[in-house]
Amino acid sequence: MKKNKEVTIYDLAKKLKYSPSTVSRALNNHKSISEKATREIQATAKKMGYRPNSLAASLRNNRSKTIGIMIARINRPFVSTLISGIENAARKAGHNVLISQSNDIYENEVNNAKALYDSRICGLIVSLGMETKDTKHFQQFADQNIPIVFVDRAPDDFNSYRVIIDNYAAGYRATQHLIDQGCKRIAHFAGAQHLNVYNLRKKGYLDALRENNIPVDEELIMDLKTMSFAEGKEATRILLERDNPPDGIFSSNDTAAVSSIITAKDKGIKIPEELAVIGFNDDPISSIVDPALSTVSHPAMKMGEISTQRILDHSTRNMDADISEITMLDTEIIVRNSSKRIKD
Amino acid sequence: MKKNKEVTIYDLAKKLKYSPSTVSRALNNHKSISEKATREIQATAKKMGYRPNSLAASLRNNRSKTIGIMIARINRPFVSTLISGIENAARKAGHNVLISQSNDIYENEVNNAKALYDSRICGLIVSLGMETKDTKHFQQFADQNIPIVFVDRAPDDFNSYRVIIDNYAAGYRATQHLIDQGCKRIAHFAGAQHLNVYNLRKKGYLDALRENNIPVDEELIMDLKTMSFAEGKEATRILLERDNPPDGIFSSNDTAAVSSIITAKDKGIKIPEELAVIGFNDDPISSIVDPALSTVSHPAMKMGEISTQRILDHSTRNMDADISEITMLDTEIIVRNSSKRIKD
DNA sequence: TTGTAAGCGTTATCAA
DNA sequence: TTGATAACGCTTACAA
Repeated sequence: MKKNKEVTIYDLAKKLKYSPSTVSRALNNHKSISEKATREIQATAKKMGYRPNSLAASLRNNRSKTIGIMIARINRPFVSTLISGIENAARKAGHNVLISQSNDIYENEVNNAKALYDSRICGLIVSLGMETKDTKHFQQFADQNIPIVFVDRAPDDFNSYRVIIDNYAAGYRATQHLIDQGCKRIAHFAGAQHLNVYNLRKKGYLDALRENNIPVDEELIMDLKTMSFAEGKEATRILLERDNPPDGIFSSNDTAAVSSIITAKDKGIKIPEELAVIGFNDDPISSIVDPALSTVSHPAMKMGEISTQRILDHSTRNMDADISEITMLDTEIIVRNSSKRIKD
Repeated sequence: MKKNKEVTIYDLAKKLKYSPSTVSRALNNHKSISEKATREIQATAKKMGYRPNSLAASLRNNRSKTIGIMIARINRPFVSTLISGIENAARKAGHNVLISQSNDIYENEVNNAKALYDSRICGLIVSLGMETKDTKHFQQFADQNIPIVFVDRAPDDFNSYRVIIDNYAAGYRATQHLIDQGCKRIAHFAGAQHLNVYNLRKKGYLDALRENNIPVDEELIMDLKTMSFAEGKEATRILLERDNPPDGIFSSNDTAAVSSIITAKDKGIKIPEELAVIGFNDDPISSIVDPALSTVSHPAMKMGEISTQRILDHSTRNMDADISEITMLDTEIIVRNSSKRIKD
């Protein structure tokens, strides 16, 4: 088991007859070091295969260049795009990214928070799991002035950065869109109501109905626990078997929306003529289903980039971690054939 | 900017009148420490809010508990599921996961390798980018006996662990399936041929044709650089405008396959009667497109878990890093309506 | 501009 | 069973 001993700044110092501090400074392009020494040291470092040990630097500086991510599941289109945005921005700034997923289990979320804390991350980006109802496990970061950015699924009882979309407005506009297409009985697939994202979309839906003088029919509001394909199918089945079925569905995610399109088509219902459907997220499946699903697009990549930026800025500006700063991004209603009754 | 000073083992030691070494051992459940001391120390640690600093431990041990991942893009269904599998297995073993993406740019891949090396990861899991044609940037890990696992897109000129599928067999069987459905002129969407995954699928395709005495028509082999939706569309258009169009397509990924279904349907071609299509990966879109796409399923989650296991085992068994060990996983042909001519 | 020395929080070795 | 001490590789006052 060969293993070449690693080159350290001490090795460089000995070789070049400089002190370790000079070597360290030269490697970090410190201005006090002569150009000649800097060149010489950097050249030798390269030649000898020196590689900085960021563990050591982080320990010494009491500050790592590592951003931690906590999400429920990595393999969801929105989430993986979000992570992609975070990673791109972090990498560009010379930071690393540690990921952790809870698989929607609260206990995992708590343990992951511990593990990331122990890794002395310099900032945390979180999108809450379905099960998360309290936030005490995030306090440890705030206590050490480690900035926390809640993205998308954010709590509102915790001071921190928030990068979110206007879920209320999006829900309102999605519903209004269906109304504009002539829908009179609009059903809603509502997600877990303790999560703001779902709760606000529902509020937007309700207000849009009210302001258009459409009576709210509680029977049309389907509470889906996980918004899965199977749940969407079941909800659609129930709705369509009613005496007075809906003529439109606003689903809080695309998975359930696509499921409803497929289920309804199967039962011979015409989309969008008899049932207009709009989803949420603009997942890849939404442009593949036939007819293509209208949806609300989430700027996932951008949300990731902005979240990273909040963390980087926080460190630079030396802010206090119990700041509360909300960044609200625009969503866009994407109209496709699943809801286009009025052709242009 | 309040910031509670963090509690260290020295603080615990002072408080309890033990030495730091005893505290350290107690926290690690070292057997030489009395039960009483261990209990007492762990209780006080909890009470005082002690949190281990894994940077310090890693530095001291010259060995971190962090697995690095290098992939091209996170937001692809196969990749994000792979990462999910890696993360689950790593977390269970008390390891962290650092991610890096190259966005299919070779230079980024090289820089990411450097960054992960500098973080002193204990193992590396890699799926190569489209542009990667050499592997010298991985040598630094082997030199330090840091195990490398190539997953899916693996080079064959580098000794390491490999967790792959039998692309040749999968290509062969996918093609055979189309032949079994009565296809006589089968086109192939081939990806970048310097990558084994695509190269072997094509070989399987060619051999299946030959062994069924079907002449290979070079005109039916479409070289797609990135296997994107747009490329799939264009390739389909070209094929269908030929005097002698294909009656089947084996696409090396689902994106291009789905694209071909949509494009062909648009031109009034009946799927699967006039054109049977099979893809590769079993991405979510493949079960949503109408007719649903037959495909070859990749055990992505499992590949991630196994890759992590290779790294963990390597450390435990104290192996030499220039080992060459291949794990080949089974794929499954999933027959859906896009190729089902013979109904059961 | 460069060097000395201390220290970041652990853990392993050796000794008691 | 416990303690003293050095070391992991780096950075930064402070001194020269």
